[in-house]
Amino acid sequence: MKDYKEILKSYNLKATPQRLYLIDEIEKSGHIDIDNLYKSLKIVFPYISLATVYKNINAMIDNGFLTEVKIPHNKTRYEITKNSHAHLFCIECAELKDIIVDNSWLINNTSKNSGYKITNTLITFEGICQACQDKSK
Amino acid sequence: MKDYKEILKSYNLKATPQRLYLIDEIEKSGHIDIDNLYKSLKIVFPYISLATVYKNINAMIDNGFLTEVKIPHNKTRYEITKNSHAHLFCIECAELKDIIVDNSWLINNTSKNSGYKITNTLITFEGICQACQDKSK
DNA sequence: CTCTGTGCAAAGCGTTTGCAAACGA
DNA sequence: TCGTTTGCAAACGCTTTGCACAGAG
Repeated sequence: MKDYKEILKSYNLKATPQRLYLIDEIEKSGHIDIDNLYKSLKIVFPYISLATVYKNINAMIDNGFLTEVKIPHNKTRYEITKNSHAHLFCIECAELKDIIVDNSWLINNTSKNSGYKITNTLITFEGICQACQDKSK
Repeated sequence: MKDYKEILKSYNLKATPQRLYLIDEIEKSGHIDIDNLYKSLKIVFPYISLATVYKNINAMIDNGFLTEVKIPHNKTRYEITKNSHAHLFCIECAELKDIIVDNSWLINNTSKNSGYKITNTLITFEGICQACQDKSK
């Protein structure tokens, strides 16, 4: 487990063991939903409350350390805020992966055409992952 | 109000007045959330139930006539299913607009790099619309 | 020592379900 | 007439809140 104490301190959050493991779980999984996060934390903290998980997630979303990832017809997941990247979502196994795409052209073009001052771009590709394609052969 | 009876018939849904107005409202607004849809329908059908709105929305999502649009930190909205397009979301006034972008390059590139068979691409630009930029001057 | 965070229970919201009556085809 | 849809009420699931105690700094 990495040392996340400094990170928490920089966000003015106390470094409780629950929080350290919570961050570790999100980091390890890449993207995780509340239920799986709660389940993982229960192994280490049998008496942890779901409310605690929500409170911590929300505190870390509010200060920008975590990002909420909404997927159509699927559970919301959370990831550690990273530089701009797109998501690949498998509609069969629900796997969610990061992928780096060059969207600068897209952004320039869209700002020009719309007059919007664009601050963030969310791209999700839905499809069938390699493993699920192989399975159905 | 357009004639949506044929549309409903083609989806094996009965053309009730509630449904005809519901479709009309979504068409007029472009994108609408449940609460505003319910409010609009209440004007014409004072006794309409929120459950009816949900049931109809869900029936039309299931058969593909409507599409759910999820926006981070905001209410889910519904739109009539159209050809591939991106969304522009204003983080100040919450306006949601369609915009046509050419994403063929993006899709080709991503399929090649990931091995995914991509079936759908969701793009949302977050930013500040022209009107809100002007306001804060 | 102080203030924040935790766990528990209850409340709050948005959404879904079951059912009898009304309605569309 | 028959099967679908409506409106109502209750149930459901996810998320938030209030509070007393525990723990971090």
